[in-house]
Amino acid sequence: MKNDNATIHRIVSRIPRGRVATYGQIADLAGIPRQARRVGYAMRRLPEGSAVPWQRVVNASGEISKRGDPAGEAMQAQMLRLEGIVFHRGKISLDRYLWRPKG
DNA sequence: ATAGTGACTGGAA
DNA sequence: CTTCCAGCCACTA
Repeated sequence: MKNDNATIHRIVSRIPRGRVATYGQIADLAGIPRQARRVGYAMRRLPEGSAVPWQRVVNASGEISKRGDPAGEAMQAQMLRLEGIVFHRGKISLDRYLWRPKG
C-alpha cells in the first residue's frame, strides 16, 4: 500500500463539508497508524489554493493546531465557521462534528 | 552520516 | 486544568 502525500490528500478530500477529522484519524485511514505527524507534514506541503479541504483537519483535542502562522490559524477557524462549525472556547465538539466514515 | 525540529498523540505526574 | 515525555518519522541543516 502507498502511503505518500497523495494518499493522505485523497483521504482528506473525502471529509464532508461541515465535518472535521483528526490527524491521527487520517493517519489510520491512510494505513499508517500512530503517524499523525506525517499527516501534519502533508498538510504543510499543500500549495495555497489547493482543492484539498485541509481546514477540516484538526488535532485530537478539537483545536486548530499551532503552526508558525497565527493568521493562518485564524483563517482556518473562519473557514470552518463558514461551513457551519461552531467553536466553543476555542474548541470544536468532536462528538458533534467528527467525520465518521461509512457511519 | 548525525542532530534538531515539528499543522501529533496518549499516558503520566 | 498544566507540564512533561516517549514514540513516531520526514525534513532540514
